[in-house]
Amino acid sequence: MTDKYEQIKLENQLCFPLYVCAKEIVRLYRKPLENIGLTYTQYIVMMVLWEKETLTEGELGEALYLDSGTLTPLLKKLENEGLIKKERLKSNERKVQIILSEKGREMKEEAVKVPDVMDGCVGLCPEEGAQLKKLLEKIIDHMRELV
Amino acid sequence: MTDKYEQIKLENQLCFPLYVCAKEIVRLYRKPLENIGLTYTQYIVMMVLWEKETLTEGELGEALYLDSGTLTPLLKKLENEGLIKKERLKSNERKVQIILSEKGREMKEEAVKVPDVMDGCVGLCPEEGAQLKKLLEKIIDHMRELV
DNA sequence: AAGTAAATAATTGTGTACAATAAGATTGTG
DNA sequence: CACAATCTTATTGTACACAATTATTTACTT
Repeated sequence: MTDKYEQIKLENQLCFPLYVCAKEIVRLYRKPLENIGLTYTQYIVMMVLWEKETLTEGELGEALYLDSGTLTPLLKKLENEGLIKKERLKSNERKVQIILSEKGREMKEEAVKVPDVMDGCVGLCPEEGAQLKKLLEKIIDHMRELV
Repeated sequence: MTDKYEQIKLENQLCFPLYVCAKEIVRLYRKPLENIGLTYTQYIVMMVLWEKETLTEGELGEALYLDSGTLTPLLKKLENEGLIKKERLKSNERKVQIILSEKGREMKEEAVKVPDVMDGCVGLCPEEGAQLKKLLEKIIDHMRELV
């Protein structure tokens, strides 16, 4: 029979490879993103803005699973860089509108090259990639229910 | 035809769900681990020690994909807690031997309960879990080649 | 044996992450 | 209207995570 310590062995954990994998991929993003002047977290913020142009800090946090403790200082940096603007919403002064600036929009042209550089570093075929993505999204959906 | 911005949309990224999934699962570990007095990173360090009893800081870093900048202060904390001991290796004074203490060994009895608490929060069936684990390990192996 | 290179851990600096709390605006209720 | 509850962002404190650098020890080379 299996001993009771079997499940706290590192090799039997699901979370550990998940943790390592995410960490190492984000680390590989570092160089190509450095070339355009972003960190990974800043990159995903910009990705949302390149698509939506504008949204509130709260909506951004919901989309990226980040709270104000992370977003507020990060958005301050992006604002200092001139990539975004922040404005209190006239209709509701509690909310802060995040707006893509012209400079931020221009950065999109540089950013389109990043996925090309990153392609291939994962080493999965498209089917495996799709499969992985589906499994991850299933976990995320399930965890969202737990709240 | 697909426009050139298609691949920098958040929803088409593989890294993003990976990043969110790892982050959120580690966050869910917080409470159960807090009960035994560990953070997630400290937990995986202890997991290695519960299995090996002793190894060098370098070997630990290799096993966990962590560098000295992360490990050195973390190990200092675990030492202050009395969970481990640190000793310069006699045969090679550059290396530091990390040794599980009696108190650290006792913690293992509490820790065996953690995976039970975490089970079910992922929401995948065993087959899907195994499949996911395999895909993640394939990526990790592939990235290791890149160095 | 001397001097250089390599290995190993520690330190420094920057940037997340998040829980807990605070501050300010808005909404709801008596 | 008063005022409590709620919403939203900002702040504080703790803990990673890693690149770059430093300090110390060991190995190598001549």
